[in-house]
Order: sequence, then C-alpha cells, then structure tokens
Amino acid sequence: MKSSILFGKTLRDVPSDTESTSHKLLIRAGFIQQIASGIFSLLPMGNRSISKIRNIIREEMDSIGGQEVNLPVVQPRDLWVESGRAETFSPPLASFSDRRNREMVLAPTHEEAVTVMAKAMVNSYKDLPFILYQIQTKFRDEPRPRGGLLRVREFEMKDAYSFDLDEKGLDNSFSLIIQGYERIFKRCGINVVMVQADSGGIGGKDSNEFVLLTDSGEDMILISDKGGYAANVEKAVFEKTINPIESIMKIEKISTPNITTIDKLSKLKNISKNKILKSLLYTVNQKPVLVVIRGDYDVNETKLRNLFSGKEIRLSTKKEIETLGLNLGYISPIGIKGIDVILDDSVTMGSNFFAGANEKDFHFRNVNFPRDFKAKNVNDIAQAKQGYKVKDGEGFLTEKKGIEVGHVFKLGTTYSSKMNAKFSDQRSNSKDILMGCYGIGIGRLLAAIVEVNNDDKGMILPPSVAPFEICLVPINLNDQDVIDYTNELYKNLIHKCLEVLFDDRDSPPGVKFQDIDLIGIPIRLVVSSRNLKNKQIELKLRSGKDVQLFSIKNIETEVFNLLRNSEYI
RNA sequence: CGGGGUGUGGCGCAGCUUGGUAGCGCAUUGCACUGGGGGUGCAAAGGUCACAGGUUCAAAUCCUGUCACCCCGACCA
Repeated sequence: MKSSILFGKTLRDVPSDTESTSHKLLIRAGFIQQIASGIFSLLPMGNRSISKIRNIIREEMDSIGGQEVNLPVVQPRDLWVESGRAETFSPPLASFSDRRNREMVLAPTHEEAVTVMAKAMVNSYKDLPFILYQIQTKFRDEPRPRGGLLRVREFEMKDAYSFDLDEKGLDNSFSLIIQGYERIFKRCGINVVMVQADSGGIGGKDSNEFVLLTDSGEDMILISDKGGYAANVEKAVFEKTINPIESIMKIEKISTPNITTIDKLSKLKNISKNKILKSLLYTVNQKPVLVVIRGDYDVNETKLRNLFSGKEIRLSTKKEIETLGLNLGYISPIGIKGIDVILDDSVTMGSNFFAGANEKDFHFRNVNFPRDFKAKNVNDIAQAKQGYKVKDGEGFLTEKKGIEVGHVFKLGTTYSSKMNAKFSDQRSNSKDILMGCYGIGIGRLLAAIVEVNNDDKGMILPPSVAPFEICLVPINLNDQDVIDYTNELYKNLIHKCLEVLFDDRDSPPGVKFQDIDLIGIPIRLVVSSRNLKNKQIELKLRSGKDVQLFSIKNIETEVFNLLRNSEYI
C-alpha cells in the first residue's frame, strides 16, 4: 500500500472528548471514527488490524476443531421468550417491529440462535461433540459506553459454542478452548491471566475470565502472591480470620449516643472492628432483608445477589429504614421481626460481639450467634481484598486491575433444556445437550493491546496486529536513485508476502517518522541518498531505540527472517 | 438512572463575565524554497457559533427548553 492513496490521516491534536490512552491513539492514528456513543466505524488502517486479529482467532478456533457459522443479527423476539431471556437480559434487548408487526430484536449474543441450529442437526449421541463459532457484530444497548473501543454498544465478537453429551465432554471442550485462547492472546503479543469469575444469575458450573493486567482496566482481580489462585473481585474467596476463643458472656445493653458507625464504636470502646457486627438492610423484590457481617469485612453484593438467584438487590434507603421503625446506625439482628436475616460466616468466627440494639443511642455487647438471634442462612458473602489470606492455598491476595478480553462459560443444559435441544444416548434415553459458550471481544482486544503497548509517540504494535509490518520511507524524493531503489524494494518485499506501507508522500522526513511511530508499525526501513551511495539501508524497530545499517543485498532476507522466522519482535 | 462537564471552520482552542463587523494554532489549497524527527515564506479558501423558542434596535454572548457527546457513580448474561 502506498501512503499517497491510503484513505485516512493522522491527527496531531486529540479530540477533546477522549480519555483513555487507546481511544486517543486509535483516533489520532486514523484507525476508528465514532459515529454515536459507543458506535464506531473502522477506517482502512483500523480495519486491517481488526482483520488480522480476527484471522488469528479464526486460525486458532479452526485448529481446535471449531467450525465457523454465521448467525442472524436480527432475530424474532419469540426465540428469546423461549429461552426466558426476553425480559431478563440486561441491558434490555434493542428491539423493533418489522413490517408484519412481528417483534424483532438485535442480538446481543447468540446462544438462542446457535441452540436452534444445533437442535435441528443433532439427533443422536453420534452427532456429538462439536464446536461452532461465529465472528460477528452484536449489539448491546449499554447504559454507559466508555473508553473508545473498550466498552461499546455495537461490537464484533467471536463467540464459540460447544456441544457435548456429558460433563466430561464439556470439560474437555472447555479446556480445548482455553488452550486456543492462550495461543490467541500470545499471538496478539499480550500476557493475559485466567481468573475464576462469577457465573452470574444464569447458573452453570465454571466460568473464567481472561484478563489483561493494566492499571487502566476497570476489572478488579485478586491474585495469590504465591501464584495458583486468581479470581475477579465478584468471585474471589479468602480465608477469614477467627477471633480468639473466649468464654460466652452475658449480653448487656450499653449507651452509645451518636455512635452510628463501626469506626466510631471501635474507637469509643477501643476494640478492633472484628469484635463488632455490621448490620445492613437491603431491599430485594421490594422486601427488606437484613444482612449481617463481621465489622472487619464488607459485603460482596454479587455473592449476596446469587443467594437470591440473581435478582436485583440494593441497600435500602434511609426512608425505607425509618418506615420499618429501625434506626440507621443501630440496626441489629437482635429482636428483629418479620425480616429475613442473612449471615456472613464470619459472624460464626468469634464471640461476644458488639452489635446494634435496634434502639437509637444503644448497642449490645457480648452478642453471640445463635444464642441471641436467628438467621435464615449462613454463607460467604464477604468481599475479598488485598492482603487477605488465600483460602485452601498458599500466600496472600494481591489486588490488580485489568481489562476483560475473553470469557469462557460452562452453560450446561441451561439453554438446551429450555429450548428442547436433546439427543438420544446409547440406550435411547433422551438427554439435554451440554453446552458451553466462549467469547472474545475483537475491538476490545485491539484497544487492550494498545492500552499496554504504547509510549509518548504512539502505539507499539506487534507485527501480528499492526496494520502493516513494515514502513518503507524514501527520504529525498528528488533523488532518482532513491526513488528507483525504494520502488524495487517495495515490489520485492511484497513478493515475499510481507505487509508493506510505502510512504511515497512528498513530506519532510519528520512528518513520516511521527506517523509511523503513531501508527506503531514494527519495522521502519529508511532509504536515503547518503546511505544508498554506500549500498546501505537503515532499519529501526518501533519497539527499540537504535537504528541499524544493513547492506541492500541482505535487507530483504533480514526483514523476512525478523518477521517470519521469529515468534515476534 | 444519579452527579459533574462540554458543544464556536476537519482537529485543538479563545471570545461569553460587561450584547454591537467571529478570531487564533494545526490541518487544507496554490506557488517557491527545504529535505534525517510534525520545516520556512508568501497568498488563499473554509463557520446558520448544537437545536428550538424568548428578551432586545441588535444575541456566539442574556433567559427558557431540548438534543448530543464525555467523565465519575449505578449497571455490565
């Protein structure tokens, strides 16, 4: 490709409504154009990168036996009613009526459509297993798109779906996909960690996220400093501390005027927070629920929500608390009536606690469970944090931020049972197909790669992802020898199937160099009058600092080896 | 959905407080020079000041409403 005919141009100034590094750079480099909030067009340069990522994914999915399919973006709403997701999908489905007045939706994901496909083709256990995948545009009407391609509404996604006859088969498909993912991310030049993730209201056995660690990410994950354990914050568990054993004391009411927080009570009585019970009133389905946890821990609302099958939960408002006759700051499970009490198991790891008295300006001391109050159930609903001990393992948790670039999910029979996707086993028993789904956001992956591969000049892309592998820069267009040689080299490199951008613009060298650095092309070859006289050419790597001189006899082989015979630069 | 912010040539901004001929940098066009890090000079083109009402002799500027976009939070099968 010659720069003179390449559509799109780089920007010196960043549009003011961009914040994240990748957003700024992708705009400045002329990769993307925003057309509405969370909706982007790709220019030729961006499209080249995206295509390359797409091809890497395609190759790796094919290599584990995946078969590519194409599924409709516009789907009848009925399909979603059948799976039960018509009303529950969040964000709500984008929908419209067609000219026959039939309700249609824009697919945010394709489990329904692929299940329909599988259902029609699978009769027997002999038809299983298989993996289908698609690389297509999806639409989710996100409440808040952000960060350029990091979180968008319309996006291209690779979604793979596995179909197996039993758990063992599902486990096998699951691990095949994981191996594929590891190769995909490696080829994209990023280090990604796999972490345990919450499987959400939909149920299912296992779920893992693939996270690129970077401070600019919005995902919080916890990793053992000794390795081994890694989970996102919604899922992470930890070893809770156990308070020293004491003999059970008699409960006493104490006066605590204006002491409405754990902090204040802890200071007033000179006790550590793990001696206090924290009581929080939540509203679930318009009903109050009292949640009690030890004062040194916080509630993990995802874990709590899972106790209510994924229903919406929220802290009750001050008004709701007052309506129930409770006093903010003095709420307590003791003597509470008609409200379910949910305990974090930390409450059972200690004795003689301080707790509210459900009466303004009073607390109890020497509160003990279950002597002094009852609970509907006891679970782990605590939020893991930096420094907590790893559960059933070595080391302590460290907090890291990252970008979720992939997600794998064992669906089990969630969809097959609802949508009647069955097969006959060896004994002619009808059984539900076991499914898994496995996504990678393509645009987000590009943005994530840029987030971690850049400097003050621009992007530093690996050859596997860069729109071009080589940029060829003739420096003095008045020198016919320079022009002739560059043209020849350009042809030769293209014959070797290398991706070359020939910067044939009549611009000062500085302009060309700045553009190459911004776009992040891995190899820069400069042809100048002065070096050409000595039959030499200059090579510089975007990722490095130094320029190297090569004989023009060797340069083609040199570049070819650099790009094709090494894993990446 | 709650909070905050911004809308002025393609991009970045000033002008708005105190109403009176719409301005700057970059990019663009032409010519000349230059040729190893966004080069220099001269000339030129390009704007319903987000939209709709209102106040006024007069509105980018004041008032009311709407829309769009960004950021923080909520949310994220």
